[in-house]
Amino acid sequence: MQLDDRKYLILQAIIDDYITTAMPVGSRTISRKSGVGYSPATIRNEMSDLEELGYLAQPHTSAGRIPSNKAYRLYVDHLIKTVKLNPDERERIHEHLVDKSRRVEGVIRSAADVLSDATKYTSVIVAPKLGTLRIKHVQLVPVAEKTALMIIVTNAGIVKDAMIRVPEGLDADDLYSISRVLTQNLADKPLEAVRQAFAEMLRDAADHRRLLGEALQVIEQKLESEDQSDIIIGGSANLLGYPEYSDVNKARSFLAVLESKDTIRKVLSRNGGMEITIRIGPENQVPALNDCSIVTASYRVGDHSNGTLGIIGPTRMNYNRVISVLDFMGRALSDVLSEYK
Amino acid sequence: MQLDDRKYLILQAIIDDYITTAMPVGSRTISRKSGVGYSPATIRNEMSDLEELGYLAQPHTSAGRIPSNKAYRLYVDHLIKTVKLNPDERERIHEHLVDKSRRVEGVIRSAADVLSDATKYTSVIVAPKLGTLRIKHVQLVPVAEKTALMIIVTNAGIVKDAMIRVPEGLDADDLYSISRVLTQNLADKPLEAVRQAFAEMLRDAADHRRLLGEALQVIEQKLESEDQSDIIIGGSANLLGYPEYSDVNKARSFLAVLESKDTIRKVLSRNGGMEITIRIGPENQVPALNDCSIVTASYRVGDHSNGTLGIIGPTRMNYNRVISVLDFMGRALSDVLSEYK
DNA sequence: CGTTAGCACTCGTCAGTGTTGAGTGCTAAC
DNA sequence: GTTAGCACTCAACACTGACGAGTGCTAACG
Repeated sequence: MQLDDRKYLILQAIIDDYITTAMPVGSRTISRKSGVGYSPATIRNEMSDLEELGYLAQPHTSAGRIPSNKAYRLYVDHLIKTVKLNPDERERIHEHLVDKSRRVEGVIRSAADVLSDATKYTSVIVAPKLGTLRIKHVQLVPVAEKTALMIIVTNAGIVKDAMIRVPEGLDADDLYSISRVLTQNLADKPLEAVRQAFAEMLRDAADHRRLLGEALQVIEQKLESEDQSDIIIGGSANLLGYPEYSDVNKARSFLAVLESKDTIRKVLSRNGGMEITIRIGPENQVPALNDCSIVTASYRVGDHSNGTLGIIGPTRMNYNRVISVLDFMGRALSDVLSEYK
Repeated sequence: MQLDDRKYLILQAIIDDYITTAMPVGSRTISRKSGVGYSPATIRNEMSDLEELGYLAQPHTSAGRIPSNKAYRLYVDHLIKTVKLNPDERERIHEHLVDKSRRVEGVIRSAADVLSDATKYTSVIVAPKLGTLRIKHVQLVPVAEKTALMIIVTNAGIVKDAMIRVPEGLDADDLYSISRVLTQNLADKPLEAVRQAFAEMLRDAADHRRLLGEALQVIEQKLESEDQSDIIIGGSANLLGYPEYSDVNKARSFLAVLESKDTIRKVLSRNGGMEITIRIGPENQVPALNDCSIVTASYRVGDHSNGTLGIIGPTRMNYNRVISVLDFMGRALSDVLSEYK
């Protein structure tokens, strides 16, 4: 059996209705809808077909139908008609972003808030991976006897820092000049080149071998590892407003997932370029999120490095709106952050 | 009517029981308890008295009694017998803290996790207020044409940074030497002295008046304002495990409060020195948290500046354990963080 | 032959009802 | 002063029947 136009129409109507009401939708409801000119009986026949094809499911006899994950997949692939955000909203979003743009992390945080606010779902933003950034400046600052704080500034204005041990007897001025050398040698180098540059430096400046060794180790670790603070979550309480989470246990396990940044990172794993990626239900690999959908987009900082922004919500999600918002937000974020470049 | 020893004993037994079960406790339950050698009937008479005195309440006739806020207050003030954490646990906590002690914010974050893990409630930690810290180092780093990143390192190893505009025509070396001057002039100065020092600098170096002006403004703002990232929350999902939050709406409003850092800050407002502060139910001023108790302690960094750590849970909270954990944690945190000094 | 009206059937929801058991307050006896 | 006994209260629970939303099937209609 194939899907003809009428089946598409009816399926779409069912999904649209279910997205807003979260209640199984019956034939009469669809029949009454404008744009569908058939009687409930006809609709019922079609619904029966759609169920056989795996697009609909019935929670129990004598209940209406609800869309299956397969239906959502079809919906986002073919049936969706992307709407543009209205100008007011665009304006508002942009304002919120630029407003606090003193600092990259601040921007990202408020972006998460705006996202979850605009969609009423939970938003997640992953900061650009350090490895894809370039070093702009390295600075050692003495904080204690044999301890210094190493500060790494990248081309996106993102700052990373770590404590390192330094040999005894180095005063602030020494660290100052070492920083200078480090910066000169590492500036604008991508990750691959850092190790190379260090090798050269080690040859030239044998007297600070231990310090440099530790510094290299810390830089590499920082560049590669992604640490917790790189993930920002907004509106985690939002999902509790939806009936699918009125069961406290479901809600709790959902929130527990949000607290484990590792899982979140896994879920948001790369999606190329500017496009929108949609994972419906079990399509994302985390069992605890199997009745969630995850929509992600990406944003750019500078030319290469990019981060991910996404929305997590029930499979019954307003895909239309979420896609619009994410798309717009991705661009806006890229704009704002690339100013620093 | 006065509280005699037997009333104390019974009240304590009731609270102990209610804390663990969350169910109204009846006379028979108490009577069976070891240490209480009276029949249910006697207990009933005493309970009746305690109710009249406002220490107990009955959800409805023919239900057991539950402790009132007044009872909890009495409990924490007089009846509590602080227990020491067992050595294993102390050891474990310390390990977790020291383990990741490369960076102040990392320590604080893992402290929050340990806290909520050890208590099964929600934990909140406020980083030391910047105003109480001393500046250790100031560094300007060029990031774009007319933009620089100003990095402020404090004596606790806490790093703050902000974008500032710089006059055209300043290259990295210029910023370098300005940073040097800034550091020399501001190092080890507390907040009050910063403005004064700036005034002097402005007199000496008239040519960079605008840059210095902006820098001062940013520093002052950073020192005074407390920004969102200063508050770390752990185990926000923990509370959902308790029956008092099995109502999704309650849970949601609780989580909403956690997301508004301003409210949290208000709730955790200062409590002098090392002591433990307990606010039961309406004693904290936030209506949304009126059926929560909040227990806070503080930790020190260096000599003056201190931060707050706290636990938020249902009024029916295991005060004994929470107090022990907070007390130990406050000390441990002070130890770990003061190493940087 | 596609569409629709009619009808019997299913099943979740809701209100009403009786039973059970935990717990109380009171009284009288120890 | 303490306790046993008893009548009373009331939430929780299971059961019931009425109701209604919704379905599938069949027969009639254009």
